Amino acid sequence: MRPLFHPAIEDVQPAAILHALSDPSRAAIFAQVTREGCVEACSAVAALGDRVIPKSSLSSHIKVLREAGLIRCERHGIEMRNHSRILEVEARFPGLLTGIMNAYARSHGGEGPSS
Amino acid sequence: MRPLFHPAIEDVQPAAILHALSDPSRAAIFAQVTREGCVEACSAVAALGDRVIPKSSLSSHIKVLREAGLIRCERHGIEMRNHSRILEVEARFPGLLTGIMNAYARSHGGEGPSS
DNA sequence: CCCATAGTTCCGAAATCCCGAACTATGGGA
DNA sequence: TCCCATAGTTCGGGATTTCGGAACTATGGG
Repeated sequence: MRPLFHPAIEDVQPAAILHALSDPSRAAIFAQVTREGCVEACSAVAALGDRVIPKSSLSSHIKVLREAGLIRCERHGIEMRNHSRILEVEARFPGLLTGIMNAYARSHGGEGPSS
Repeated sequence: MRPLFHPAIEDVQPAAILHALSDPSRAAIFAQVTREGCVEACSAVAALGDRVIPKSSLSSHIKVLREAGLIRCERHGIEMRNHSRILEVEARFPGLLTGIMNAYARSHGGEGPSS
């Protein structure tokens, strides 16, 4: 297993980031990796709770996030550790990720229909 | 032709916005509509210059932008006028669209390979 | 009434996405 | 060393989405 491909920060494309985060599951995975600093993939599934993501889908979601430049993945023994590249990406595209993650947070929390 | 559907601002979803703008052609159309305040669709094609977008594709791109809540479309006589909903969307999701449009601007301008 | 312009719809081909099943990689034990 | 369990990846093919040419509809002049 040669090390996984990760784009250099200057090769990261906004279109790829938007595509990656336009899927709510991927956005949730990225949010969790960013919050917790470093998670391995299977626990991410568990933590997403109600969403049940088959592991083959999870694997490809993580690949999309990695190839978009949003996370960095490395193997430690038997498990994969994923950590967020949010600082690098924010340095290159100021406000992009914070805007996106705030928008998702707002749409989850702040728009409950009456109740 | 009954008036076209436009989502209420509180129904606009971040995922739909990211999906809409993850396509560079659509992002370019939205940027132009936002810059110029109001453009009709065919001139948008012309202005995008090198990209040649067939008109059926253009029509569906505009539909995606409209249904995502990014533009408002109304018919004036024979032509369609599109205007940006950027102010509404920014009020609901602060920083989202500015972050995205800045990122695209930066990736177009600021990373020319040597030359 | 007919025509030209501006967009939309239709539909088949191409590209993507989704996910179960099979496979590979790694680290224990026994 | 061999075998097993765990963690992820790859494969395959059905479902969904996208693309774009051709035909169609809507509107406003002659």
